[in-house]
Amino acid sequence: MLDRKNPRTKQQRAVLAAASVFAEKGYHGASTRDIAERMGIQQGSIYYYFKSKEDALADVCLFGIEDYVSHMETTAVSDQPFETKLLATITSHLTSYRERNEALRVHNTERLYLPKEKRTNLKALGSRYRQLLEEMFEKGIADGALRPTVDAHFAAQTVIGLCNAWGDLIVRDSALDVFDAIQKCHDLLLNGLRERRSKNRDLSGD
Amino acid sequence: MLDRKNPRTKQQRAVLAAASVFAEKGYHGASTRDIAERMGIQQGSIYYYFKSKEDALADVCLFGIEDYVSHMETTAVSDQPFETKLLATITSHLTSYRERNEALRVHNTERLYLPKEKRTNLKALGSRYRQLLEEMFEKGIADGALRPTVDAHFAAQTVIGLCNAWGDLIVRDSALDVFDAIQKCHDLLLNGLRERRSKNRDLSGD
DNA sequence: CACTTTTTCTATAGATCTATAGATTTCGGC
DNA sequence: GCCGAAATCTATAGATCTATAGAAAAAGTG
Repeated sequence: MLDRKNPRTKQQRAVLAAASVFAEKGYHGASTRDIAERMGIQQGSIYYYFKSKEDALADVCLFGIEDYVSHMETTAVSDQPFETKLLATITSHLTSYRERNEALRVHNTERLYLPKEKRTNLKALGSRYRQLLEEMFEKGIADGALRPTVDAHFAAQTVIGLCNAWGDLIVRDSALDVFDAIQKCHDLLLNGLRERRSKNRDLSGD
Repeated sequence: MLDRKNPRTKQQRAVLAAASVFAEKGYHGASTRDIAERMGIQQGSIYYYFKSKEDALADVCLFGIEDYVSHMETTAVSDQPFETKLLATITSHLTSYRERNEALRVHNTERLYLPKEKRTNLKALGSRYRQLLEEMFEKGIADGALRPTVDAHFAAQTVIGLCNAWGDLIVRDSALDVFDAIQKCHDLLLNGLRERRSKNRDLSGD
C-alpha cells in the first residue's frame, strides 16, 4: 500500500534503507540480511530491489551525490557575491549531513569499494562538483573578493575536505551546533585565524 | 624513530602487514588470509601474532596513533612561535600519511568498528592530541598571533579534519606535491582566502 | 647432537554470507 | 470476485570466513 506521508517510491525507500545500513556498518560490514531487516522483509527479498549487493552500493552512492551536485549547479551560477555562495555551499553540505543524506556519507567513505566500471558516473558527478567549486573560486579571484594568489583547485579540494570532516563530526555528535560550525568554517576559509595589525574592514562584511 | 624497512620484531612486521591490508580493503573487507598472504605465511598462522582479527585492528590503530601523538607532545611544548608550530604539525601529519603510517589511516577510518572497551586507550590518545592542539591555539591567541575571537576547539578539530582530508588525497594520488599542500594548508589556516586591503606582507618567507 | 622453544603448516569445525529458484501472498483494475 | 502483476516468502547451494587443534619444521642452546 502507498504511504502518503512518505511520497517516495518503495524503490527509493530501499535505497534509503541500504544507505542507512551502509553508513552504520560500512559496505563490507553490512549484510544483505541487515538491509532486509531495516526494510522489514526477508533477506532474499532485497534482490527484488537490487541486482546485487554491489549494485545496492552503487545505487546508494549515486543517490547520495546526485541532488547534492544539482544543488551546487544552481548555487554556482547565481550572481550572489562570492562570500554568499561560499556560505550557501557550506550550509548545503553540512545540513545535508545532519538531516538528510546518509547516502552522501556512504558515497564519500565507501564508493572506492566499487569496481572502476561502476564508478564512472560517480566520478563524473564528483568532478563536476569540484569543477563548479573551482569556477566559483576563479570568479571570486577575478572579482577581487579573493587574493590573486589563491589556488582554486586547492581551495575547492579544501572546502570539500573540510565539509566532509565536519560532516562526520556532526553525524557522530548530535549535540553539535551545525550553524555555529557553518559560520566558523565560512569565517576561517575567508579570514583565516591570524590576527591582523590593520583593522581594515572592507568589502561587504557579513 | 623506527626503521620501517627493517622492523625490529616480526611482531611489528605483522602489525604493518595488517595495517597495509586494512588500509587497502577496510577492516571488514580484509580477511585473515589477506593478512597472512602479505606476510608470506598461511592463514591459520596469523593467530600466532594476533589473538583475533579484531585484536589485530586494535593493535594497528594503537600503533598508528601512538608515535603520532608523542610527536605532537614535543611540538606543542616547544617555544617556537605559533606559526612555526602549526607548520610543524601539518608537516608531521601529512608526511606521515605519505611515507610512513598506513596504520594512522586505519586508525582514522576503521577504529569505530572496534567495540567500545577496545577503544578506550585510543580515545585517550586522540583526546590528548586534540587537547595539545587546543592549547597550542590558546597560546597563540594569548600571544596575539591569532585573533582573540578564534575558537580553539573548533580550530583544533578543523586542523585535524583538514590534514586527514589532504592525507587521503595524498595517499590516493602519489603525484601530488606534499610540500605544496602543506604550504597551502598553512597559509589558508592563517590568512584565509580573502583579499585584504591592508599591506600586511610578512613572514612565510622560509 | 639431543632437547626446548619458537614459528609455521595442514586440516577442519562451525558460522556466516550472497544469490537463485520456485512457491505464495498482496494488490490494482476490471 | 477474478486475473495478472507486483511483492514477498522459504529453502538452499555454494562460497566464503574466523578460529582452533595438533603435527611439523626451524631456530636456539647446552
